[in-house]
This record gives sequence, C-alpha cells and structure tokens, in this order.
Amino acid sequence: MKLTTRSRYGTRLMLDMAQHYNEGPIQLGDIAKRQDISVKYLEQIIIPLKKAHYIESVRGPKGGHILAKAPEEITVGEIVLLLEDGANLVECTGDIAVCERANICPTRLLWKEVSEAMFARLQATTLADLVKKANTMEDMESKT
Amino acid sequence: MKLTTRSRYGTRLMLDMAQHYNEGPIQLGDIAKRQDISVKYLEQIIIPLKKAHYIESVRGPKGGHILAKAPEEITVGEIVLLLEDGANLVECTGDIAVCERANICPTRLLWKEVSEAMFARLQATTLADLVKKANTMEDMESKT
DNA sequence: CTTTTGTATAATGAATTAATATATAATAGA
DNA sequence: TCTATTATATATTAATTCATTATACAAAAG
Repeated sequence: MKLTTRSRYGTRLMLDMAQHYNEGPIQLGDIAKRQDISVKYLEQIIIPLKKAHYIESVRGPKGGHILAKAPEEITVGEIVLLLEDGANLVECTGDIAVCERANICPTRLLWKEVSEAMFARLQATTLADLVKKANTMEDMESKT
Repeated sequence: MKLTTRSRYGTRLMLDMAQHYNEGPIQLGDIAKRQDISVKYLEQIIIPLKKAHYIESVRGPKGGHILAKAPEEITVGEIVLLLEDGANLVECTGDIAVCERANICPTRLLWKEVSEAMFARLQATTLADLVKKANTMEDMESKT
C-alpha cells in the first residue's frame, strides 16, 4: 500500500520544474542531480506527463522541458493519478468486472470511499503550494 | 499503491467472523468457502490478528476462532494497520531516518497528510458497520 | 557536422506478493 | 486410548510488480 517511486519521483520532478518556472527549458540532467534520481529513470517517468500535456519538450543543445501550465494549475492529485495506475486503492473500485462479488461486497464500497478521501487531499495541493512550502522549510533549515 | 490481498482478505475474514459473532468458534475452512479464499492463505493472515488479540482460537474438533471484541469495537483501520506495514503511504513518513532529504522535503509532509486522511476514514468504520452494510446490500440484491 | 539533448523500446535484476507444502500439536468424541 | 479434526509453525515456490539500466535513434544548436 505504498506509493511507488514513479509517483513520488514524478512529483519531485514536477516540483523541481515548478521551482524553475519561467527559466526556459530545464534539462533532465540538472533535475537528476538536484533530486538525486537517475536520468534514465526520469526519462521513463516523464513520458506520461508529456503525453498528458503537463510538459513540453525541446530537443537538442540548450533543450529541455517546460511546464505547459502554471504551478498553481497543476495538482499533485493529477500527477499521482497519472503515474500510479489510477487513484484507486483496489482494482474492483474502478472496474466492477474484475470481481464477481463486487455487487454484494461491502468492503469494496469502503475501499472506494477511502480512495476518494486520499485523492481529495492530493487534489487540494498544487505545485505552487509545494514550492511555497519548500521555501519556508529552507528558511527554517538555514536558521539552525 | 494498491492495498495488498493481506489486508483485503484479512478484512473479509474479520467481517465474516463478525457476521457469525456469538455463534461459537468459526472454522477457517468455513470462512474459506464463504469468502472463496484458500485456507492456507487465511492461516497466514490470521496470525497477526491473533497476536494482536483480536481473535482467540480453539484447537481440535469443533474448534475454530472467535472475535475477542465486539464488532462495534474493531475498526477496519486497526486491521489494515496490522496487515499492511503500517498505515503510511511512504516509508519516510513513519521513519525520518530512511531519507536524508526528509527535513527539507515538502512532498514528505504531503504524503503524511494524505496517509492520515486515508487512515482517518478507515478508523471511522467498524466491523459492525460493515455487517449492517452487507445486510442492506443483500436485501437490495434479492429484490432484483 | 559534431555535440548535446530528448525519444523509444527493450532487457534485467531485485523485491515483494501471493500462495502452497510439510510437519507438528492439541482436543473432542467414539 | 485411538482417531479424526482443527489449529500452529515454518519453509518453499511461483508469479508479479517495481525499479533501474542499456541500446539505438532523432532533432537541433553552433
């Protein structure tokens, strides 16, 4: 029941880009260094984010990636939804066909409600919120 | 980010026992048939539930298992907490030592809040609630 | 035209999950 | 006491998913 590295790294990837919003194309090599994640793995993770048009990319020297929307307009919920396989804690919540007990199973309804509670909290946080939080945390850190 | 079969089957195991509360020892063989889960696997899953004193067991013929508390007093949160490895969506939420970025990582705080939202919903449901829900669902089903 | 960056697909290794197998222990009831 | 029945404990295996790396190709700046 743990989040995979895909959605966690993906969120940090997007946060890093939000922290450099309006600075032109950001290269995966730089993000990899700052976030301490392998470039190769980031290349994997960025694919669905590009397909879903959260990111636009430029090839060649001085190339890189740019957020296609403002950090205020991208929620962590959207990112997790994309990088985890949906925001459901169980299969049968999304697709009733996977379990023949589905229509008499009270636990299924509970798992669904729990998934929704989880997702609601994720949707309530934007990349801009995370950037702001990161700034205050760095201030706290530097004062010690 | 899916719940494992351990916690899902474990919850159904406990629900099944709640549905037969005060009927004496319930045998795993019977639960296995009703829930369509292998006896061998249930034997694995029941161990932590016994260790945590949610269940008491009787050996020999006519033996079986009995809920040690009333269904009203057992929450699904407790069961999931026991059968998943804690109720955290990430490792670093519980143990700060697993990641050296922990104290400057804004995503960690978010994952923590999301975990808490999830767990709160699980804690709000007791086995008695599930039994009641199961009854109304069966009524609905029989009327079609 | 060479270097730098991204893109696409495949392959691999490790870890976890899910489930089964085997052997032992306790006890009700004949 | 014996036998069938149920639980307990430990080990093993199979399958799947997760995480990561490798290889080959494409585009564009200078």
